[in-house]
Amino acid sequence: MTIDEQVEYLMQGTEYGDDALREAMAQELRARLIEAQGENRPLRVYAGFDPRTSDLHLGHTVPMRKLRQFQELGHEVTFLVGNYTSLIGDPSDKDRLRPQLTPDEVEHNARTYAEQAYKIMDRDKTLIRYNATWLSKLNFAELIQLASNFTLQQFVSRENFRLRWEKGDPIYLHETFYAIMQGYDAYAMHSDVQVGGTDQLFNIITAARKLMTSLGDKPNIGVILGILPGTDGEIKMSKSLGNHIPLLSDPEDMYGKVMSVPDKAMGQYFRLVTRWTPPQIHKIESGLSEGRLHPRDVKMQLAREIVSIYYSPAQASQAEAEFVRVFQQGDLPDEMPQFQLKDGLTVLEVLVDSGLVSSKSEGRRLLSQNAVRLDGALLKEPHQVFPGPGVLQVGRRRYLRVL
RNA sequence: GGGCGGUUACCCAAGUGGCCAACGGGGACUGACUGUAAAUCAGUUGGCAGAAGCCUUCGGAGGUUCGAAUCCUUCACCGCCCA
Repeated sequence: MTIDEQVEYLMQGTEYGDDALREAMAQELRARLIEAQGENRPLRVYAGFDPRTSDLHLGHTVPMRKLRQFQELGHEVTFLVGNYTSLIGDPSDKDRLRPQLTPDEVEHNARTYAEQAYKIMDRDKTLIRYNATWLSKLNFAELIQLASNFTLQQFVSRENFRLRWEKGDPIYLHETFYAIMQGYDAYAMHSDVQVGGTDQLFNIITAARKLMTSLGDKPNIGVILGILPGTDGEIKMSKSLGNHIPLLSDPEDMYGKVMSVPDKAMGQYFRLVTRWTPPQIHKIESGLSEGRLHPRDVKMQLAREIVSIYYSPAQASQAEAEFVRVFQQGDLPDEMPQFQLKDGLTVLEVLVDSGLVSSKSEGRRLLSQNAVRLDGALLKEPHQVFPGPGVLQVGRRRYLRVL
């Protein structure tokens, strides 16, 4: 790739909320790439990961994907575990205070986190570092020195702090240290590029650049990635919102979840969680806008791509075949939970005992809403003795094989 | 440290002695439609019960009352103002 193509590739999916800033970062990246090439060295690139959970979903992979792209272009990539910062809890993407983690939790999460990251990143080319290495050595005087680079106004004017300020919610003093620590990370590693989400904009662009400059380093370039919406297509993907696609979903489930993402969010998915390059994406999008491509088919291609990344192309094709059969042709899924029928159980009891519904009341409701079928035939009576073995379906997605 | 206010179901939020399992909105679920998309329409959304009805719930504990989410005491957490 030419330098310009590289810049386009690396800037794919970025979002600065400000064209001038985006342009400035692209220019700097370009200049830094040329400079590094001249010095015959790779760029030092990193992203910090907050090991607060070990149950990753697609949204977590967005910065990893970007790091992967840097690796492809031969740069030096560091997966920085924020084991020290996790003790604080980053306030960036929350409108409320986050709980602090114990060192043990952090350690455990970090390990499983990195392991899952290798589904995307190149294991052999990834450095793993822990920011406690240098942060734990800072003393109070040094911290004050670092802190003197910032004003309270800078923090208070940040959106997430401002919202809390205006709502009258508490903003703890220690939360402001997060940005400083992150800035110090960038300095400690002398990084050329730092990758992160838009929620990291302040930490990366303001805090890190300022700190690095004041400590005599060249400021890092921020590659700020857009937010991956969840399956609702509206809000950031997050487990607590229930709109996430877990990395540990099985292929069929993962495929189906991607298919349920609204059309309008597809573009973000192309750019943030596929291996596709700018020209490929451009081709798809022009096809869509000119009506040459059906959104459904494009989304199927997307789902296949995503499942291929975490499993294999063969498993992705299988998941797709299953999807077509079950949802487009109305057939039964291959695999479904089984339930051993016992004599005398009523319809309601089977629903509850098998775990298909969570309470008898819910079961009654569903029965009265015409949501329960056995081998396609509607069941309506809760206390009717269960007719016999067959495939029990509740709603559109819940299936059970009754034996 | 002082004064005032808040804590309601998954979330936001009404309710200030009986008509409250608790208004409304969001979300979720179901049905129709469909491309497991969007939009739209209708319904459901504590548990048990065929029904009448019963049970548990409104930050925790205790109390007043025939009767409390609503009143009192106390504890916890939070916010605002003053210092």
